[in-house]
Amino acid sequence: MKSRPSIHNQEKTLPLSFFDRSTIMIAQELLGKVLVHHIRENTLRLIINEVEAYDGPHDKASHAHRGVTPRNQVMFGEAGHWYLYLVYGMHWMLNITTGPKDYPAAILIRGGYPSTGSGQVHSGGTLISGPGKITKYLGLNYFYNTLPALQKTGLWFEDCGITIPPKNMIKKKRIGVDYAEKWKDKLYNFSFLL
DNA sequence: ACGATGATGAAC
DNA sequence: TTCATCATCGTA
Repeated sequence: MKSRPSIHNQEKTLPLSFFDRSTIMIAQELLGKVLVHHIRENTLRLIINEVEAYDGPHDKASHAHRGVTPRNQVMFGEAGHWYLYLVYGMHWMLNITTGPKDYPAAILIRGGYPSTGSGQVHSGGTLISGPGKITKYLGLNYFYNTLPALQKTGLWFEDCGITIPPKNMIKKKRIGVDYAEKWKDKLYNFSFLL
C-alpha cells in the first residue's frame, strides 16, 4: 500500500491561502471543486456548479458596502472563513470569505451536484440550484458562521481533479440584487454546463 | 404572482 | 422601539 488515504485527503483540501486572492478569480476556480460536510459519521459532498462574487467595500450588492456590522464582520476578516446568514426569515446562505484582512469580500455558493467520494456525480444526480437549497441539503446553519473552511471544522473544500473547460463557463448578472445600481450589472455569477 | 417568516440595520 | 427590507423558495 503506497497510498495513504488520510494524507491524500489532506492534500486535496483547499488551504486557506487559496482564498486570499482575487475574489473574481477564486469564484471561477471554485466551479468543479467539492464542498464537503462531515457530521455525525456522515459525509455529504457537492460539486460546486454555481457561485456569486461579492467583492469589496463599494459593491452595493454586498452586505459590506455600509461598513462593518455585527452580521457582516467576518467578511472583513481573514480569507477562507464561513459567512452564514438568514434571509427571508428561513433560508441560510453559505458564503466563503476571500481577500486579505480588512478587505470585505465573499463568494456565495448557489448550486451544486450531489457527489460520491470519488468525485463522480451520482447517477441520476440532479442539480441542486439555489443557495437556500444548498444549505438545506448539507444541513448547514449559523453554527458554522466565522469558522475556517478546514477539515477540523467539518465543512471544507476539496480539489478532486475536476476542471471546467473555459468554453463551458457561463457568466451572468447576480440574482436578487436589482437595487444595487451600477453594481447589479456586474457579471459576477459563475456557473458551468456539464 | 405571492405569502411565509425572522434577523438586520437604520431611523426616531 | 418601530419599520422597511431582504444575496429565497414553494405553491398557485
